[in-house]
Amino acid sequence: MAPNRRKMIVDAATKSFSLFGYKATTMDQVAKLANVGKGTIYTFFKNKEELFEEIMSSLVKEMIAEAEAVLKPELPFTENVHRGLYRILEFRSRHQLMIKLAQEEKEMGTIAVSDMLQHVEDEIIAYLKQKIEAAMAKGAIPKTNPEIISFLLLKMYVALLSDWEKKHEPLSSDEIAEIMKGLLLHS
Amino acid sequence: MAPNRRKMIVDAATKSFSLFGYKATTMDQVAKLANVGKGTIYTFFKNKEELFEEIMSSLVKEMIAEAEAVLKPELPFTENVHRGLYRILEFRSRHQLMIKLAQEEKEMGTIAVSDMLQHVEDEIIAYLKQKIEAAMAKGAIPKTNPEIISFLLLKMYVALLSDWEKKHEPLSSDEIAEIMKGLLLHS
DNA sequence: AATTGACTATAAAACTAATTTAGTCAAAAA
DNA sequence: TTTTTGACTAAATTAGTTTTATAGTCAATT
Repeated sequence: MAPNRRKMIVDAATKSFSLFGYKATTMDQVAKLANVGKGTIYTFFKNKEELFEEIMSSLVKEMIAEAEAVLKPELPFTENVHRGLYRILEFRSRHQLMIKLAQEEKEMGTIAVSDMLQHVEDEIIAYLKQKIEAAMAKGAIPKTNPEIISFLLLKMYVALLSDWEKKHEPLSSDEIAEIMKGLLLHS
Repeated sequence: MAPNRRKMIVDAATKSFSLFGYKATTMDQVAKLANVGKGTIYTFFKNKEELFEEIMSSLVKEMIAEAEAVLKPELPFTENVHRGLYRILEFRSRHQLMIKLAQEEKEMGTIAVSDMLQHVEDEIIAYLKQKIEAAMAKGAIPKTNPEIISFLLLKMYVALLSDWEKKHEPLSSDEIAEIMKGLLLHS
């Protein structure tokens, strides 16, 4: 077995970030976990932040793949929006690394973490926007500013899935679908 | 002129909270500004937090009065929702005390301030909810869970008025009205 | 040519001393 | 009497200092 050093490093860092957060993960720690000299890390990544970026970039890809997996072309567009967004936010709320980072942002306000979470959100909006533009081109939904609509849809889902839970009983996927349908269908 | 000590205290505290925030306002400072011995403050208010509560309670009343002032019974319900919420959030974003408290929450994370801002939000939602229940009773809008709808409407307006500005050009009242109308009228 | 870990400059944490502050209460004023 | 006051205290916060930990480097090693 030829040890793939790069992969060892990424796996070790992912595990450590998930367990201890970004700030509390040291490069010495990562090197030890990866069975690698610390200097080796710096032959693959310019610095700690770049290693973090690579890991989070994979995570976004994974998230989007999960969303894609639940889409069904034969369903109405709004139903697919619900399925995709629900899946993404559920992923976010169950994934150990995302949980830890959200906690770190709230409790310690680590700048690198805030920036990264903002970036993840931007990527989700960009993904949604692209889907919305396609639907508009097809005439499936009326033409309006797709960036604003994506932004607003994500905020609505975050409100119903995450924020609502802070003071009330959680809402099920069906309840959320029902609320969205009710809202979108009339004034 | 018989000096109304209670009012002097409340005015002084309001001014100091607006200028320096909750944490950085000392009771000695308030006493001095109000031309009153420190002990006098404690004959009217049990402690600093209760003084804060009285001031914020007035502010919420003022906010709701501003919203009421722009409502017109002859307009459709959704138009009035827009007018009221826009007014409340605009008030919030222009009022010195609210600006200072939002800044203090973000930068220092003062617990008493976080709790108070949450409370203000809850009061806005309660106000909206009552309007929505009335509209539902009249048959102006379909019957669904008024608490969730209020919560979601406020989140949507905050997203469009405050959050959007963080990365894009601000949206005008008319643009927001247009977006909401577009969203609410179809899928 | 690839890998390493001792090394360094810097940042964070721990500790301590000094200061500040919310709230009290005995005395003064009304 | 009743109301007002500010010196006082215990607790918390801040400022200053020392110690420790860490990101990133690089000469030596494999």
